[in-house]
Amino acid sequence: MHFTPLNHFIKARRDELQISQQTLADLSGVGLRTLKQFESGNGNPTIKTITQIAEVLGLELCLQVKSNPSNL
Amino acid sequence: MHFTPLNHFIKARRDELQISQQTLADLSGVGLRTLKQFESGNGNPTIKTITQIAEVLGLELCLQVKSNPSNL
DNA sequence: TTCTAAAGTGCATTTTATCGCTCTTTGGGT
DNA sequence: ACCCAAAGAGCGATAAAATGCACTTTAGAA
Repeated sequence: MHFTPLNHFIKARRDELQISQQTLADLSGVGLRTLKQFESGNGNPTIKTITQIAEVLGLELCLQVKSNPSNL
Repeated sequence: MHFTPLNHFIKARRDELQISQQTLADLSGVGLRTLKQFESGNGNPTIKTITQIAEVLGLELCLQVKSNPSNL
């Protein structure tokens, strides 16, 4: 189920803030294993899990009207 | 676990498009029960589930740098 | 090269999401 | 009031996510 661009966004942000997976796991309350799986592209996390992670990184999960793919 | 504004967004969009939960469930491949739970605020769906639902509604799940809550 | 921290992965267990079925509730319409 | 369609919710079974532990791999520094 690794069709998610979300994990890249999360990883990029984490790198940007120079936080290790371990630290992010601790701060977010999400298990290290879960975070590793998500970032590495494996897994299908729940909203809660992603929200917890995003929170620490100053990010938020949202829905947008899909921009037409053929125009980008 | 109903701290998600996402369900309101989904429901609003569905109402907008005048699609019933049943139809949305059918089109998205997500179980009716799951959709009901999500929209009613109960539940903690996976990314996959939300993505499937969003897809049908022409929506996409994304991450954003959190806008400062105190300014809004 | 060696050492070390960070990242990725297999395995087993616990927890929980998904799902269908059934029933109740709610809201329009006639 | 009576219908009927849509939505919400309880129950129970199955599938899958979350988690910890231990091991491997990778990357950077000394």
